Amino acid sequence: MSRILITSALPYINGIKHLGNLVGSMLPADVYARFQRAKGEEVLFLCATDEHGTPAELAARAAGQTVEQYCAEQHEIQKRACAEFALSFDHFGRSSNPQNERLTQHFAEVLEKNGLIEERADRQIYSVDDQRFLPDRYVEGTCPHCAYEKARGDQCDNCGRLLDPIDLKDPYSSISGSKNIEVRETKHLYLLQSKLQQKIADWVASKPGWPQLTKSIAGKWIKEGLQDRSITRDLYWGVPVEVNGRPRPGFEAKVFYVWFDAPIEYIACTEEWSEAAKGRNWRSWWRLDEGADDVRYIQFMGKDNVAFHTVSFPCTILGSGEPWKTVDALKSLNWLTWYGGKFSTSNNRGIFMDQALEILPADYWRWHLMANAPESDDASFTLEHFAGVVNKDLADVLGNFVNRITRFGASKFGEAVPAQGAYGETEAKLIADLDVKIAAYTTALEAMEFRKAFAELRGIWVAGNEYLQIAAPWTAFKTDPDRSAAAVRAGLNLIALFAALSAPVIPQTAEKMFAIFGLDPKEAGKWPTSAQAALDQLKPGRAFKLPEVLFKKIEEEHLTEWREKFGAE
RNA sequence: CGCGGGGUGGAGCAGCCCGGUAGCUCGUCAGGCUCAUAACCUGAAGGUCGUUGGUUCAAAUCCAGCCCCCGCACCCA
Repeated sequence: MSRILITSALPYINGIKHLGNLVGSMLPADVYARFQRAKGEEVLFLCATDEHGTPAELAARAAGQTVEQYCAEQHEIQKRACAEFALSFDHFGRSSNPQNERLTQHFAEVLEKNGLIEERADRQIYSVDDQRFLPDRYVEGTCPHCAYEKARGDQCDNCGRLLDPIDLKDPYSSISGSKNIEVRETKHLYLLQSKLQQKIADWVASKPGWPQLTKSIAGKWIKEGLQDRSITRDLYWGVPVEVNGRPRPGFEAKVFYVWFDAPIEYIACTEEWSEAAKGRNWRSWWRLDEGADDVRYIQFMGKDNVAFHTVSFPCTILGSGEPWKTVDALKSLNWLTWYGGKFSTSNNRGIFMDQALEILPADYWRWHLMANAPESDDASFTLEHFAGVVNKDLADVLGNFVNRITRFGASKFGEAVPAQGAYGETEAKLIADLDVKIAAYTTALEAMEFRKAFAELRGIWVAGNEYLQIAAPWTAFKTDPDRSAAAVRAGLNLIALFAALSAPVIPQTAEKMFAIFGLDPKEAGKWPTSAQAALDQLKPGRAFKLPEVLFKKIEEEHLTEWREKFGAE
């Protein structure tokens, strides 16, 4: 048994996440965590809300709440949505918790001690009426190039040019609309990443087996040369900038930049988890000098996050000079698009986690998202494709398999596993076939190649249907009831096998499948290694209950309704 | 302009890294079966792999140019 630390990229606090966010990090991480647990590994699976920054402040204001209230509320909402999606976090933390505050300040302190932090002066736009410095995109004005009147401080949407907000004519705050704008000088702390160039390059080079996407993104940043970056912001909501427990002079109204403290929450979250129960030691997961050297650490994230996890966060950790655990394997996913366009939280485009569950149970979504995960390229989510996949894979192939064999068995031999008959050549071929397929499936999951893995799993389900077609217990029953009974016994055992194999991706359904036989998911859910053993798992005579239909089909009328509801084109 | 990803039968993808006459799922058509959620099983039709040129006995797979799509780049997250 080994120890595996798994983290998912932290969902930002401003509102419930859409399906693209879900499949980008949290869901694949969950599938992988469940798989590793089933194999008997000691898994610590963590996630948290990323709460600091301007958007949280603005969203809170829009909601008429203090940012503390807003975040507390949104955290609970996201936590519940994740639970309903059966995301099996061992802990779901908050980047605004004191553990993270302490740790963030600790890292800043040691980085400064190591000569990697310095103060620099910047000129930024200040909105007097908003009483705040404005991030570039919150400043609008007239474009100095094309005279477009609603150019943003970062870029003009009309002529496409990149802008410096200081160059805008007649600038105003897009938060309040106020034109009372000044350019003020302000001090910030800079993390001298340029000094860590070699260290990071060596570190990345020491990581073999990173996926193509990951390597190319990290390689690009390193090749271009690491830039020093500002790690503080003029904001209220964040980790205060302190020195020796007191506000740093000149930084009283500043906090650490959200991207500096957010990844540190991976560690702080472990501390939160550790404090939540006795006998847990977070340091043994993170400190190489306190036992973490046997930990395998795997991070899941969308491609937008890769640079931060391969370069920025490692700068923080390696720059500290302290023996912290760094990531071993990193799975990055591309975007899921909504009919080819962007899922958008701000424009409310696409389907969000809570809405999805109002329509269908989690497993429908989990299966479709994982079996069609955006691994090699961006993938387009459409309701039509979703319906097709659900109907075919879940209802017709798996659901119908469970239904047909239980109903046939019950009608001919009663609601118990028949004892008569012996397995023969047909079963031997099935077992040989399954062994190959299970091995391929396991390998793909281990490699985090999810599309491939679930194509294999689907193939395993199909093998069940093929077997029934060949064994044809309904025909055999007329001439050789014992043969028929053996086939039913094999078919029923396949249900338990399929449940164990499917549990990482469709856990709620797997539980229903185990429940047919009154099996304990913990015990029966152990990762199958031998098809032979699996087909003898259910003892003859064991009672079973006729299950409800596992998956309902999505009808055209549902689609029509949902297209309307979600504004699908 | 720069960077990253992509362009393979009607749709969605794999193959390309380690070149040898194209694979999977859906859809379509035909057949089988009748236990089952009009489901399952089998078979068939359909592509020469964006484009131009090059390397090679041989290229979807290597090289060069071009075209098109998506994303990123500052900021935000």
